[in-house]
Order: sequence, then structure tokens, then C-alpha cells
Amino acid sequence: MASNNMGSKPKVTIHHIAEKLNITASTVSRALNDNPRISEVTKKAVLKAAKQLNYQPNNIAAALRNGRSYIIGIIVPTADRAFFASVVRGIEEIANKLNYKVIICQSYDNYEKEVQTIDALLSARVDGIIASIGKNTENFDHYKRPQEKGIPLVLFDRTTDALEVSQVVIDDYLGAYKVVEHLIQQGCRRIAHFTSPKKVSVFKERLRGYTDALRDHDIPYDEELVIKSNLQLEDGRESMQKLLELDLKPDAVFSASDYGAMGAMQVLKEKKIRIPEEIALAGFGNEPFTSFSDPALTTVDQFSLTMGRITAELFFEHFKAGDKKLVPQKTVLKPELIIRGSSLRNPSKKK
Amino acid sequence: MASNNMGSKPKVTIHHIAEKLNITASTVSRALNDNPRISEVTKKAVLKAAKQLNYQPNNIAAALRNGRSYIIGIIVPTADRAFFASVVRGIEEIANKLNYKVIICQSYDNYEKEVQTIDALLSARVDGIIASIGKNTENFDHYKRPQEKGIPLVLFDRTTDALEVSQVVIDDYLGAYKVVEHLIQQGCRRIAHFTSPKKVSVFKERLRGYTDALRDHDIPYDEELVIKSNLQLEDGRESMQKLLELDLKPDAVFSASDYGAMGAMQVLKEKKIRIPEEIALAGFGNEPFTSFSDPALTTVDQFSLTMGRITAELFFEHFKAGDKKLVPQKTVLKPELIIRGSSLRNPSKKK
DNA sequence: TTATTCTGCGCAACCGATTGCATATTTAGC
DNA sequence: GCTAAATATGCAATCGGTTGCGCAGAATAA
Repeated sequence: MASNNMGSKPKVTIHHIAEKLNITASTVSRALNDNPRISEVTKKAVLKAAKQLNYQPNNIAAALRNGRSYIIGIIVPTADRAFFASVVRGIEEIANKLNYKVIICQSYDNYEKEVQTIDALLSARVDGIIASIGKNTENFDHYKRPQEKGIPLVLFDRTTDALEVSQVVIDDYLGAYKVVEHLIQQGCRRIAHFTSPKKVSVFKERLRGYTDALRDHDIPYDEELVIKSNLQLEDGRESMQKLLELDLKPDAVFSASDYGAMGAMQVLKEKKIRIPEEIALAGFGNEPFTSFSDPALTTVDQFSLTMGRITAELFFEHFKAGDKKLVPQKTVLKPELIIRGSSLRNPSKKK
Repeated sequence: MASNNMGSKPKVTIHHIAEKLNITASTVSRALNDNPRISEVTKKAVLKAAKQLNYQPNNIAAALRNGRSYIIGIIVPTADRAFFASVVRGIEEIANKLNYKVIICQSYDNYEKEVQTIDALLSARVDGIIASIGKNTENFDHYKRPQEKGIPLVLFDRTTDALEVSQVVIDDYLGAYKVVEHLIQQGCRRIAHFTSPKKVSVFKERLRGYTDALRDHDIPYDEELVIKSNLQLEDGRESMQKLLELDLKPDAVFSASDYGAMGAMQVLKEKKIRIPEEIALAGFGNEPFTSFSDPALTTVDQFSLTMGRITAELFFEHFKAGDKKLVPQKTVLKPELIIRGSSLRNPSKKK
């Protein structure tokens, strides 16, 4: 009855189990792994002894021997934005089912940090990396390193075609196109757009969707309606104010981020400009708050949870393929336009 | 020039570096760790060779040898709620500075999953665990295991006093008290409260704050004004509807969660009941969306980022203390009342 | 009865880095 | 010029499982 775990670390290993049962560690190891070459009797005895001794397997030792850690690394710009948090959740869900754990790393959109993180994950001997590239990253060499080391890499959302890797993105172009088309259908003709100066593909694609939709509906592109900023709440406010100073004011604003749209909404409400009658509003991302504003914000849903799951699944495909490298694959998810009060000029339609 | 990393795993180890330089692995190891017993000349040579060979340290091997993984495990109910995401971010920030990585695990408020997670983290040989207890957990034995194994554990937010562990919480009681006091000052007398039936301390504390504030201001406690639910958006809607069916309707609602409050707000707006004139509203948590609603929601900020940082710092204190176990310590953060339009009946005050 | 195939388990090397304890070579001390 | 103290590096064990190979004894086949 007197257990001798007095200090702090009992450190029970398979050798202790072996000793207790007068067998070898090999047998214990095989028994614990349910190896068919071990008799049922022995297996039961081992399991029992393991429980009695309060044995805790040491994955580190196993990982060293097998070269497999059962951990995958995730790199996101920030973990506290709803979109990334959901993607991470989706990834974790799938990973867990396969007995994998995930390490979360945040790059904070910082290039150096991103490079270091790759290195750290490689040293931690993760079995693979799933990442979303930081806003300020323009050189992608560090993303080549995992592949050189033979560990799979999959990118999501903020990706690049400069790398030969599989990626999961939503069709930002299509999402933006749908938004603008919808605004046009609502009767808007001077549609402004908030975009980012950064070379991030998602914003470039949204801008392209915007311009193409205009063109396809014979609406001239007006440069002064396209405002570049960091797309945060405060930026949205400033951008909206700039627009209101124009001689020819817009009758709609499509922001490439929900935060920017919220900023615009605040300004419009302060100035008692009616939404959507005078100026319609739409964002992108379907952040949770968009459904709570008044009017609720029209936006584009990115299926973040789904994106996480699909990314993880794609990752494991590559992982299982192992050496016989799969051809990089680009999965494009269809976004969904969420029409809400901020852009719906004909509420009578709502029966 | 001809590198031979043709297959997939070059597997460069310190032995290869040693071989190349005609020294031993011991020396390489010491050189890489900047051990003073190694000459500068050798160190430089080692570093150079390491770079040439594209050497990647294997932390797993080091972890096995030193019994330190430089990884800490975090258990949260869900990673995609703003509050937890921010706490995680705060923890990660501090951990990273000390060269630690974090593994995120989600319990999904599921007891079994929580137990399994503890076990998985223990097997992964994390250097410590930081956790927030799931809603449905009523037996805490699994949280005793890390301590038995000598690895530190710190709890945050959803904690329990049934365990001898350090914890970081906000003063839910005080936060609730302040909210109710504020509502009373705004002239409200029939203040309803949305709470949870679960045995989670945070909700019990908020309820206590509510009742005490009423008592201290000589307002009778009315049981029919306290509605129990899961506190999500839909629950908030239902609860609000119940309240509106009362003979004596409330003139304020204090929800223990922002989501519940938003649900209530939706119902009130649909019924054209003016907020805050007829019914004032307040939530708890300062979720990002609370500032975007119209009217913006009065709520309580929990300083989630700060909580994460403090939790991590407390954790590392314990970690450094090591065997000489520190006395469990409870850090209570002061929450901040954020007064917004949903409860401010005297806007003239806003100069 | 002898040859062959299973079964069940032990032996020992291995994964890659770390470190206490030598050992060899200088440098310093007197 | 000889011993003591540094200095720089090597040796070998260790962390805790895992696994290819081998070897008994039992079961089956011939």
C-alpha cells in the first residue's frame, strides 16, 4: 500500500512493468501496443500491472524511435480572430479523430516571427505544418523548408501560388462578384470598395471580383471609389468619411472586411444617413457581429469551420501518401452571400 | 555541390557534423549550446558546418534526454470563442518569449474528452498544463493527475476551489454587482437576470452579485425574474419572451452572457420596445459584437488577453519553483464595467 | 517418429542529443 | 624544470520505447 512516489517524479517505465512481471521490456511494449505476437494472458497481466503502477507512456521516447510525433503545427496570423479560430477548431477536430494533436503558433503577421516559427516547428519534429501566410510576407522561401525535410505542408486562406503546395481557399473573386452584383440588383450604381494595399491574394481577388462585376454590368470603374487601408474598424470610419467628402457620393460600399464595413456603418449612422436607402453596405467574412448590428450587415460567409476540416483532410492525404509526393492540389470553396438589412432595399420582398 | 538529399529525409544529426569536422558529437552538442568549455574556433566551425549540412536540431531527442519538452498544454472548452481565443493568445505570447510552445486542446465541454486530453498531454510529456474547466465537469479527479506526476497545473476563468491549484479568475461577483448597481442608478427597479443552471462558478458568482446588489439597494428579489438557460442567442430570445409575458414586466435585463443579451435585444427591437427607455439591457463578457449592436450593449470586460498573460506568468512561477511546490495562489482580476447605450438612460450626461 | 510451422518471448541495437567523468595538451606558478 | 591548474575535447552511459532477428517449446504435418 505504501507507494514510494514521494519526490515529484515516480517515472514508471515499461522496464518497471517488465521487472514486476519477470518479462522483458520488449514484451511489455508489444503488449501495450496490442501486438498479435503476445499472448492474451500476458497482455492482460501487463495492462493490469501498468494500471497498478500508474504507468504513463512517454510519447517522446516513442516519437524519437519512430520519427513520428503525432503532432501537427498550425501557423496563423492571430488565433483570436473568429475566422482563424474557427479554422483551427476545424483542423483540431479532424486531427483529434486521427489521434493527432496540434500546436498553435501565431505569426502576428510578422515575417521574422513566421520564419522562426517554421524553424521551431521543424525542430519540434511535428509531422506536418498547416499555415496561413502573414500579411507582410513577400518572400516564401521559409515555406520550402518543410518540404525539403520531407514533412508535408498545406496552406489555407492566405496562400500563394508561388509555392508548390496544396492549398485550401475560398473563391474570394466569386464572393466579391456576388456581393457587387447583388448591390447592383438593388439599384446601386456608384459602388465604393474598401481594399488593402497589401499583396495578399485574398484582397486582390476581392478587388478583381469587384471590378469584373462592375464591368459586366456596364458600370464604369471609378478610381476615387476604391479606398486602400488596413481594413480595421477605424480604417473603415476614415475611409467612409473620405467617401462622404466626394462630390459624387457613392450609393453603396463594399468593404473587403467586415470590420471596415462596421466602421463605415458607424459613421453613416452618426450622420443620419439611411442604410441601405441612401447608402447600402456590405462586408466580407461573416464575422459573428455582422448579424447583430442594426441593420444587420450583408456579408460573405467563408465557411471557416469547413475550411479547417477540409484543410486537415487534405493534409492527411498528403501525409499518408508520404514519399510518393502527391501533386499539389488547390481546393476552392464556394463562399455564400449572406444578404441582410444593410443592403436590402426592397424589404417588401421579405413577404 | 551535389547534395544527396534525394529521398525525403536527409536526417542530418550532430554526428554528421562531428564526422565532417573530425570531432565527436559531444563537442558538437556543446558547441551548439554555446558551452564555455568549447573553444571559439570549434564553435564557429561547428556552426558553419551545421549550416552547410542544413542541420535541424531534434528537440524530441533533447526532450527525452532532459525530461523537458518546452511545450505547455492548454485545455479550453472551445478555441473559437473570442474570450478563450484571446486568453490563448495571451498565454502564447508569454510562453513564446520564454521559448515555449503551446499545444491547444479543446474539450468541447465534454467530460470524457477532458479526461482523455489530460492523459494525452501527460503522455506527450508537456512541461505543464493550463486549463479552463468544461461546463459539464463535476468530478475533478483527472486534474489531480498532473500534480501527481509533478507537472504544474494552473486554471483560469472556469475553475474550482475543490482543487489545490493556482488559478486566475476575474471577480465575477464584482462585475455583476457593478452592472446591477449601474442599472439601479439608471432608475431601473425590476431587474431581470439570465443565468445558467450549470454548476459553473462564474455563473453562480454573477448571480450572487446580482442578488447582493439588489439587497444592498433595498430591492426585493423576485424569483420569476431570474431565468435559467444555456445563455446562447436563442436562449436569450426565449427568456426575453417569457419575461414579456409577465404581468409585471421588468424594466431591465442583466444577462450573464453577451449572447443572451443580444437575443433579448433582438426580441425587444422586433416588438418595438425602446432600449433603454422601457427596458435597459446589459450583458457580460465584452464580446466584440457588443460594441457594434444598436444600441451598443453595456457589458463587463474580462480582460481576456491580460488574463492569458497573467495565467502564463503564474504558470511559469510555479514551473520555476519546481519541486518546492508553491502554495496555490488565486489571482482575481478586477473586471471593468463598460457602459453603453443599451443601459444609459440619461444620454445628456455624455456632454 | 521426424520434419516443419507456429507461438510467445528475449536480446540488443537504435532513435539523437546530453553530460559526468576522464584524458590530453597548454599555460601558469615557483 | 617540475608540479598544479586551466583549457579543450573524447568516452560512454542515459533518456524510454521500438523492432528485426533469433530461439525455444508446442502444435501440426507427413
